[in-house]
Amino acid sequence: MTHPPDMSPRRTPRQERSRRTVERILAAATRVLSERGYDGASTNRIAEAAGISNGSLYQYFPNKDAIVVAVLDRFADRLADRLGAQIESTMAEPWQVAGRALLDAQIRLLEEDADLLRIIVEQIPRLGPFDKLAALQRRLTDLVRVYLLLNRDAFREDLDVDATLWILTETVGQLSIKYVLDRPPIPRERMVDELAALVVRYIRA
Amino acid sequence: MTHPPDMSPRRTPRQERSRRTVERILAAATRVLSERGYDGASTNRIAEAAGISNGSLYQYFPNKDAIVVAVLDRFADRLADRLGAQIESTMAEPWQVAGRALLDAQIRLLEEDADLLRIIVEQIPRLGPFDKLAALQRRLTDLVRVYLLLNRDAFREDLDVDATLWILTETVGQLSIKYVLDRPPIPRERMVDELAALVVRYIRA
Amino acid sequence: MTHPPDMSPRRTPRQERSRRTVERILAAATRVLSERGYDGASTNRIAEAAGISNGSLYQYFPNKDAIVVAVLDRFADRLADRLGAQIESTMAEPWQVAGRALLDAQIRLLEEDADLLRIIVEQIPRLGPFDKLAALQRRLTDLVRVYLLLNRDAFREDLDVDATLWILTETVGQLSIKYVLDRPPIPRERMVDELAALVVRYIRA
Amino acid sequence: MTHPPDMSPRRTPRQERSRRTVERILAAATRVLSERGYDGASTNRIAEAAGISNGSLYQYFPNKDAIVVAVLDRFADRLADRLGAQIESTMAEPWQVAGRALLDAQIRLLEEDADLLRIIVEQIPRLGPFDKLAALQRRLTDLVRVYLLLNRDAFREDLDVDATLWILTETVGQLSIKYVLDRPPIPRERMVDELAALVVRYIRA
DNA sequence: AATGAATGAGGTTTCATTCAT
DNA sequence: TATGAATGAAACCTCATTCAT
Repeated sequence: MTHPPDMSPRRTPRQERSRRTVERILAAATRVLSERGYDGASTNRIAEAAGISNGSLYQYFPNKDAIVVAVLDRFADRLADRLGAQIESTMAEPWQVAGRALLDAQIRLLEEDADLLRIIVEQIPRLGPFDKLAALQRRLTDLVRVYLLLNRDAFREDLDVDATLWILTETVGQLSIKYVLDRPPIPRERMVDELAALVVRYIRA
Repeated sequence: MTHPPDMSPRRTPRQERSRRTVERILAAATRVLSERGYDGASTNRIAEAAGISNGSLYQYFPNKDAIVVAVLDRFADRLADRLGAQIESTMAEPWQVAGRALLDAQIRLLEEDADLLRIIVEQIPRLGPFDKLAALQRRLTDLVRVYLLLNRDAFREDLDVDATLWILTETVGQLSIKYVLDRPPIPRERMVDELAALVVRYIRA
Repeated sequence: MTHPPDMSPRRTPRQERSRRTVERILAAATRVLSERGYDGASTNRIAEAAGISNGSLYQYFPNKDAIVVAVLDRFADRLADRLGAQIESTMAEPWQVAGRALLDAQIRLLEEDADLLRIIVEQIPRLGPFDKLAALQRRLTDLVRVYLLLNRDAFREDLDVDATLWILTETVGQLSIKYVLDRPPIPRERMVDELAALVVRYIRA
Repeated sequence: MTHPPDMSPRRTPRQERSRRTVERILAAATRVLSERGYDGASTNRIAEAAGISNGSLYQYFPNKDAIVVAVLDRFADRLADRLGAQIESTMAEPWQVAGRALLDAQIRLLEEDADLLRIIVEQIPRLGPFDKLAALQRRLTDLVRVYLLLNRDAFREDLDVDATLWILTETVGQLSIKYVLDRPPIPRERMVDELAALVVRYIRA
């Protein structure tokens, strides 16, 4: 029975210099991961790409997977921030408009980091639950839940809310990712329309 | 430009003993893969699990990936065979019935090999395209295409057939897999109903 | 068409410690090669003989053959340096004297590294052409060529210069090596005399 | 302290069938050695080339090196037989003529098996003394010794017979081999002439 | 704090040889 | 006697991690 390996950064960077070094490590790790995949991202290569010695990595992270987890967290944070901004900026619109905008934004954002996304989806061995991304998913789910409840009478009355929520979020999430990674010959405009149709037709009365 | 490494079995077993050994290797590899993932499935561990010596693996497979590919092929073949049988047995029914039965069968089959499925989904893309599973996907897609074309007047007239097909097959495929792997608190009956609703409502007029 | 594997040292040692380690690796490799031959010189044995870990070898050399090549290069460099010094120091003498001194020096030098020489002669051609030694051979050939041309009238007039050069250098080279490796019951003084006689009588008018 | 490994054929082939099998093994081993080198000549490949199962090799030879030794012996025997025939057929001629013919024959014979010769010289780790070839060398040496003694007055009187013999045989042997393997741009006729000149000038008064 | 040398377990693969049939 | 399946030691090499400076 072994302890689960420590995945938290080893020291909280207080000083400015340290924080910059952590930043460089994460940026380098992101680059190396995107370009060479999980197996190709050796600690030595990450250190080299970050312009520091391999030994120094271990000043900031207890082991390799902690670095990867930090990269994933950064990715999730960025996504959450930007989707959050999007939500805020269209919250006032009618829900069809807001939803469509959100779909569009999500796909655009994923496209920006398609290389890293591919590695995350295809190569990263599951390193325990991917907390930050799960949190984002929950946040979006809650948002949809609110819409569902607020507009209850616009929808099928036999709706099992939890089942529907799971199906909706997974459908939208998985399809967005697949779309970005597989690049089927469907223009993004059309894709967003279809996704919206899929969702709306599924839940409306 | 180098030859891609040989992935085909090294020797077609003639003797009964050989056939049994190959069986044991594949069974052991399936077990080890399911339990420890791709990286944890070292040739040593597979040999040990199969109760044979390390060197014997290489009597039958040219390298580790060839073993993994054989395991996947077996999985895909099994799936294709049983889905094929399912299709045949309900082809005569109305398409709503046949479709629902197919969804139900697919989820049941995936559930049977959930552990291996998890590895396939989460770790195997590193091996490049997984031909047999892609072929199965194409086969199912073709089936749906025929239904769409035969029943054109029952559906929305603005349907972009190719886009719709891509979305439908990916939705059903990804959601079935996610359902089996994440085990959300939705009974299978309900899940099948919802999936059917999702699909039918998306395409009908 | 694949790249030839990299044979150059992996890291130019900066620190004193590194330099010492490389020295120890090369010394150990020389020893192991001399005693156990190419096939017997496993990387593990070399590392053990050097008193370092297996992995450390690969900090400095990309693969086993690079180590062997480095050993050979060192041998050839040493030989070239010392023969060069010999040449310089007797260049002023009449050519018979200088030639005899060169022969004598060459045999002495080979005798010093007889064990390694045996491995080079008997097992190393597998590594492909041994550049540094070939360069030394060319250098000596050029030297002889100059003597031949300068003293043309002292020699047979039907001399085919290129054929003669090939025969002379190979004769002297092969016989010196054979003498050192087989240790026939001929004193070195005598051997040098006979070699000189062989050469002189062959080319003189 | 281990016994030197057994190098003699395991059973003396009495029956015709066995003898034929041994022949096939040796022919196959010669071919594989010539084409793929010592390291590439695995027992499996030799067995396959001989059209028998790998296990059967060990009915006839105790280990791999015994096979290689047998190949070398066959090569030496063949060379001895044919040089012997050459000697017999020109024994009656004056020695200059006979000697030249012998040189010519030797180079021709080596050229016929140049591929195998290259492997022997460059790759075969020394498997104990190469008895048969040594015997051939001794035989030729004896021949030359007789000539030297019989024609004593035609030669330098300060001749150290043993030293001279060693030098002569090695010179001729090594140069012939080098000539065949390196293919310098010297026609064989010329080469034979030069070799003869080298020898004759060396020993004559 | 930083460096980079050193470690050593573990990975995949080969192949001479043995053994059950 | 012949087969070919099975063996297992040993080869080369990588890389996350530790340690001396």
